[in-house]
Amino acid sequence: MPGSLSLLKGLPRYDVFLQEAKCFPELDASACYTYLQLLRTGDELLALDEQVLNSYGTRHGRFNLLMILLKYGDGEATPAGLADKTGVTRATISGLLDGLEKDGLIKRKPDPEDRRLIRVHLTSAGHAFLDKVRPGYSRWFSSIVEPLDKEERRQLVFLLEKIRTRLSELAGNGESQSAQLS
Amino acid sequence: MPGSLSLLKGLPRYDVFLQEAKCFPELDASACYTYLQLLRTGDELLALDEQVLNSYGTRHGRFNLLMILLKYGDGEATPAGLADKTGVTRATISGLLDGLEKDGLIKRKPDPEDRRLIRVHLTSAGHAFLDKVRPGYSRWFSSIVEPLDKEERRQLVFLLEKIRTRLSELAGNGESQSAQLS
DNA sequence: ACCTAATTATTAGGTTCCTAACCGTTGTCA
DNA sequence: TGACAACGGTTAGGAACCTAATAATTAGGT
Repeated sequence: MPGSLSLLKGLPRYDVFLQEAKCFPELDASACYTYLQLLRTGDELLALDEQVLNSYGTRHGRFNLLMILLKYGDGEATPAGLADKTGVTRATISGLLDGLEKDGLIKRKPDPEDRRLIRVHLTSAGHAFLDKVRPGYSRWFSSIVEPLDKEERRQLVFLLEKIRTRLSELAGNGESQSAQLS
Repeated sequence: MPGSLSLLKGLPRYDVFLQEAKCFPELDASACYTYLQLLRTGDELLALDEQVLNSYGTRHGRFNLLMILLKYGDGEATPAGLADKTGVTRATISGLLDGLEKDGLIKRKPDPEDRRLIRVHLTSAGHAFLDKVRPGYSRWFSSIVEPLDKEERRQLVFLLEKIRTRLSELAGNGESQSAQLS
């Protein structure tokens, strides 16, 4: 029932930043341009992906959660485990599970052995929902990379892998180094 | 005063999806893998970028807004114009301006000629804030693309441009085509 | 001139995320 | 055994986004 969609008006978002490259004379313009292109592509892709999911009446968070539940054996999943896998906090998982349970896609059951634990089950409605969404979702994302040939895809994955490696190097000490300014 | 930061725990978010490639036998696994790599890189980059901004006590939305205000001549910016440039709704701009004004970084003044309009000004505190943040922010994003040499950056920009072109082709009719499932 | 339509900014209400604080349960170790 | 830390899930409150509705102002058409 969330219904249709916004028309994705918001894409000139980074144009200003791209012009801005020359405002950072202290560094290589190609670095600035590349970074901004990366950020912008990521942002647009995420936005459109979210929109596709919206057209199926779901969202990123919920869809991720359902997909991850699919990988678990039935009744193995706990909220804390889901938080780890999805990368959101346990509090967020609580909220997502509330929504999913209200819609009948999942069910919470207490663990018989450890009374702190909750076991999360995908209902048959949940399975049916995923079966309904996945074909279209597959088609959507294959259409995104369709303009790239096999070699280009290989290159892109390689380059992104390099960036991601860098990202994870910086993840741990991100604040300590960025806090030193000027 | 929002203070330090979260420690960016949440990056294994897409591992499950990547394993999932073989669950979509109906399509090319390289398409699936490339798409997921793209989504994941974008997501991680956005998350880390947000975290860097957090370490300066600001956020994506607010920082973008301030940077865009910097490009405007003083007193040319209106909320509606800012909404266009940033890609968020006017309602969101209202909220962001509320926060920024409360912190003394911008100021709203009525337009003398058209009483519907509000003119948004960067205060001297706003300028000072940007001057404080920009050097570190530049250093941050140049460190991200640093592992790529000049030719690799050129390639990456080229490939991302292809993706973005595709994205904008699909943006208009996203829902009509994705709504047909199976 | 006047009624209507378009435009501006804002508010109201909803969603998804966060952090922080809470409470109950389990494990540990004197 | 009994205090107490650690852990699991939830709740409360806040931020950034959205859509839809609102109030005030300007522009257009006859």
